[in-house]
Amino acid sequence: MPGTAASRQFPCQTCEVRDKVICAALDDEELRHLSAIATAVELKAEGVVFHEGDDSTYLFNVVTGSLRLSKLLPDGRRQITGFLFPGDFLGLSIADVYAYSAEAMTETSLCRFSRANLTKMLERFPKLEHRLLDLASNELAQAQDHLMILGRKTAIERLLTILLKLAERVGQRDSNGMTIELPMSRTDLADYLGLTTETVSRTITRLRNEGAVKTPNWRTICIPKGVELALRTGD
Amino acid sequence: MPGTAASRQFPCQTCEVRDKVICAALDDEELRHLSAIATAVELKAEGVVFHEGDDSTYLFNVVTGSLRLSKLLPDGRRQITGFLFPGDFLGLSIADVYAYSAEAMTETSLCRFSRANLTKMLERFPKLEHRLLDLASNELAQAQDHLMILGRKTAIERLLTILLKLAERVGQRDSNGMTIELPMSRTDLADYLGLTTETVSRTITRLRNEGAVKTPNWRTICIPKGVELALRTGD
DNA sequence: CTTAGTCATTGACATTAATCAATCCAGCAC
DNA sequence: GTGCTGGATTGATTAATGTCAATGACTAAG
Repeated sequence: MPGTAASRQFPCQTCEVRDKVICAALDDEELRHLSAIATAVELKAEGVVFHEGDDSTYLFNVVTGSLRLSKLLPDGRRQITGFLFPGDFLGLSIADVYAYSAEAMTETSLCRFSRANLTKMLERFPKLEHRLLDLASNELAQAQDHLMILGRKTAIERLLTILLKLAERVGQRDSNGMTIELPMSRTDLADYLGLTTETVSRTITRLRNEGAVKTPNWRTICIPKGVELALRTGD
Repeated sequence: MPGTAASRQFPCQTCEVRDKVICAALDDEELRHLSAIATAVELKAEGVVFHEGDDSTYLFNVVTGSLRLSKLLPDGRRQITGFLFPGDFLGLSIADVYAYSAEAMTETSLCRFSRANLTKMLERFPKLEHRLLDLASNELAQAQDHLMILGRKTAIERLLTILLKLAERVGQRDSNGMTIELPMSRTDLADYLGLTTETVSRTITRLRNEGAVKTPNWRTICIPKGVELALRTGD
């Protein structure tokens, strides 16, 4: 019965990522408490969430859009440690400063919690802490795959690996195969893959020439059906 | 009063890593319960704890010794994702199979828990889950540093980075500086650093010629006091 | 419509690290 | 001690990727 106190909707109930991130661990009643400490944050493309070394005051759910996480060496060399999409969690860290920077690649909306408030919620709802541990384990497994990419794969293998991964996260499947709208620049790809933009560009050209991908424009990459299958089963 | 039930010692109380790993989160009384589900495991050098892809039935504390964690590509290329030492935790994973192999580099003793039993303990002692989350966050931060090594550092920077890190974990400080007894082979170092054994060897030779390290024998590396300081402040 | 700016692509060349092939050396069996 | 064995080291060469420079393509402003 809409309008009664018991059934009144609160923002989280209708959130796109209600059943993802940390919210998935809670029922509607519990979520109401989480909702009370959450703040919506909107970012334009290239907007900064936080910088490496900032006090880690907040944690975030990614609701819409896309982010890149990166670390810098003193001389400016950059390593992107991850790309984030709706349903990802941002800010897991025991340290009191962020170990990396987080920037929006496209228009992005986040759900923000103060560390202090979230810590209280964790004490109240152990399920929430359990969920965070799951998320952390996942991130760890992803990081290990990323280590394999950077340490032991060739340029072409690196590209194919991330294309397949992006296909899973942001790919649109149709009868011809998979279409990926890249939210990131060639430089971002390069800094994720441990390559230069030139090598990324040349490698994409090579994949196109070999018929492994089509590139209607530079943000869009299509992987034909047959190719995708061949790649997933290991060439 | 030794001998009374209340004061009788149980193994964990006198454990070398009592105040590390997950045990640090518990008081003596709670630790007694954890003790009840723990099994000691001894491994010789090169002994296998588990293989990538095995059912992830157990989790471990490292009590003494040293381990390497590694992943393989189908063609045999190997990436070592981490080295473990006393006080480290092994097996964090949400998946039902291990994402990497774990092997002893030296004689090693572990403290083993079945996942099922440990899960029960987590429900009983939320502190324990909190501790696991801290450990996972730490691992994540380490993995991100490792990504920077592999993606953006030169061979010589990679070597120096890991030498300093090993110095922190297994280094002996004396008046001349830091001495590191390497538990791993050149091949292990190479597979951690994303290089070949030849490049590792040549790079160590180069460091020796430049006076940055001394190598009394191939397992031992000394970093003179002045050099260590210079390195930590960033060359 | 033109122009400026940004990013992607391509080309020529340099460099780093990998590969392939000998030694070298310490530890161990005999 | 002598010879064997398995890393480690060194050398010569190659291949992959980086660097530097030019060109091309799209977008947005005027």
